[in-house]
Amino acid sequence: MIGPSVPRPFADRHRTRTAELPVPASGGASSSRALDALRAAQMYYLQDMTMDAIARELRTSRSTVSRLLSSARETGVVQIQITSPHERAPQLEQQISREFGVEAHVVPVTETGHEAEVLERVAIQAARTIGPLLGSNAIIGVAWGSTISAVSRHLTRKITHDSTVVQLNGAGNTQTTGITYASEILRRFGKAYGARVEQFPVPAFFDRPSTKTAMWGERSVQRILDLQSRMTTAIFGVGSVGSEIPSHVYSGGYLDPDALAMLAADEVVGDAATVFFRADGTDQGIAMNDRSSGPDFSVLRAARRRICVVSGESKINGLRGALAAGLATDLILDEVTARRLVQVAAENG
Amino acid sequence: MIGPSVPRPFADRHRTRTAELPVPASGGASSSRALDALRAAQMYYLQDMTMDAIARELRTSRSTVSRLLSSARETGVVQIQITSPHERAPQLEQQISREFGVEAHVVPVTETGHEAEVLERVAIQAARTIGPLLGSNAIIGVAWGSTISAVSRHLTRKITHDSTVVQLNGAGNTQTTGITYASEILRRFGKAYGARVEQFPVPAFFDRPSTKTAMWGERSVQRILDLQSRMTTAIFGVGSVGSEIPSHVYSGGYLDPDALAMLAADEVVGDAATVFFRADGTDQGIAMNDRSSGPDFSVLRAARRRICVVSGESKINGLRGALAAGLATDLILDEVTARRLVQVAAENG
DNA sequence: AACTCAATTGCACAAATGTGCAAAAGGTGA
DNA sequence: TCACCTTTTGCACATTTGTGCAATTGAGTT
Repeated sequence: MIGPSVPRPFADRHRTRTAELPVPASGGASSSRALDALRAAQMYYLQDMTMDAIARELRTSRSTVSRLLSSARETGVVQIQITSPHERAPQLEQQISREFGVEAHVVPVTETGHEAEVLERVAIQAARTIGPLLGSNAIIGVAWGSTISAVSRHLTRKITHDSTVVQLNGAGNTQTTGITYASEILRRFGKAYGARVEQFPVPAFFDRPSTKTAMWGERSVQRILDLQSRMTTAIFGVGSVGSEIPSHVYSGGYLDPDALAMLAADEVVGDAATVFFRADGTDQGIAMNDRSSGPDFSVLRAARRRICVVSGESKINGLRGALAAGLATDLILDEVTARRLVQVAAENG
Repeated sequence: MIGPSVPRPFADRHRTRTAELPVPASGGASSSRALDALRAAQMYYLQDMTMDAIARELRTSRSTVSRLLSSARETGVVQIQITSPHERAPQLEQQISREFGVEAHVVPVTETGHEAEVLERVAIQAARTIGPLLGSNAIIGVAWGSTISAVSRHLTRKITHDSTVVQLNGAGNTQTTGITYASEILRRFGKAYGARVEQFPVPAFFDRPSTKTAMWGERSVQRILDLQSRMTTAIFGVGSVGSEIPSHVYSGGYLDPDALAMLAADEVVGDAATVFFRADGTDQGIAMNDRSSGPDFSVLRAARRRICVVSGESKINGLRGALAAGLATDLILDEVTARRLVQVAAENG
């Protein structure tokens, strides 16, 4: 066939997973395989060469080149972004950006997909969208939750330097320390971005505000709170009262009936990073927040980049509350929820 | 087959070319096809879906999806970068960066390739490497030449806003105005980056310095000189006396034998943007420079990002002179020339 | 409404890529 | 040096993608 090149892949058929990069033994010299992967990626993606041609030049087989390229994709050597200028973005994205003051990324999904499938598609696209938004020397606050857990399973590597991933909200509850679940999420983020991980091993909620106050006075906790206050990027989902796939906050041993009753009394519609808010975005006077391990919204808003990931129409009330609270700078959501958001805003405007 | 995805392409087998983006008719609403291309790109590159699955969801055929993705690649919707952290870069890149104080990008080539083939590979990889280095609101100075001409033929789109491409050096000579050749190069850069183009329709060299001084006093020329002085990025090749593929400067009606004799007398080894320098990088007292239309090196050095593209060992003397003159911040060169550069430096150091 | 021309689309085949599996190679310990 | 285990590699087949060409569709003109 006449012509210079063939389709270039980003992901192989198996899930892209964060791979362990071979660390150079000394002085920055990379391993032979990592160099081959870099070289193959340059020839394939930048020079439009076929794998056959690359194989001949590297004196190996075509399938080895295919594996080198897979490795290059998994280890972050290949970075792919899908961009379009704002004025050519879908109307939906422009409208959400304009009306809510966020950078909207609308994820294509099927109209008829059920929520688990929608979550998977949002998670994988969000994982790929977040990477390019990060830089080096970043302090990345991550709020564990079901959406962010799904995202963490799809992260591809983005090589950063001197970055820190810090846990925003405690995970302990009356049945488990929660450390395994949350720390796995944090570990994946740390690994993907080559960042140091700072966990926050406290309960999601304290039984008494005075216990929280006492813990917050402990120097070990103050160290984490200090990091949180200096974070440059926050990554979080939204919990929503009434959601079909309940966030961990409303299920699984976190809140007893009394606590749920208090939330209802305070007209809570959702939470971000374990901190509750009302439909109008206010959080003052919500008693449960005095017991919550999550950051004050003022701390969250201090982060320059605040990435909110939302999947499923059932999160609409929580999402609207989070937007009203001004918690996000970037919003990644499925298009059915995006349409619903715009529609509900039109009805209420 | 069980598994989520297949290889995702960057370039189809035909050369990637800068396509005419359909301009929205009014108010930012994009065309249906452009939206489909964006959607297909998100599903393919970010969600690991196959073209078959995308075709079913978009209710079209697989080959249409293939073409939508080709279009997305050509129009800059898909941006691919090959990165590696400095400490994992090839030794050669690290060494050049360290010894010459530039960000080196070494292009893999075959040892035995002849210069035309090497140029093609350098050009296509350079074209793909330059795009991500540019931002919006940029003033991009471009010096026409054979290397930059080759690069311009491979540029992929990078959508920027309010950018300007300005021509750095005149192209007229005693046989032709040179406008067609240089303007085609500038046009391609302008089109690729969505930038306004400012041409510089003056001769490459004036017969007398006084003519240059007179022209430089003209307001129409001052407008271009002002742009050049404010450029944020410069893109240029290097001419080298003795090169096997001569730059246009040394051939084709630009310099008569007297001029060439003057260059030899001044121990000139090469030029950048039509301005000559010696082996040690100095350019003072080179008489031909008084007649040259190219910018003072102080103007060039004022640009924050200065991208130098070099292909072929025969350019080594010009390259060394340009490095000694501190003209580049980023250097893109083939690996045979890179090895030679390091070797010659070791011999002389 | 009809005609013409250009653009788009889908089919069928060619080309390119992914991967299971067995063989080969490399590393480690005795 | 040998044995064993792990990792890497290449073959063969499966899967996915690219594209020439003819058909279809859309736009513009008469």
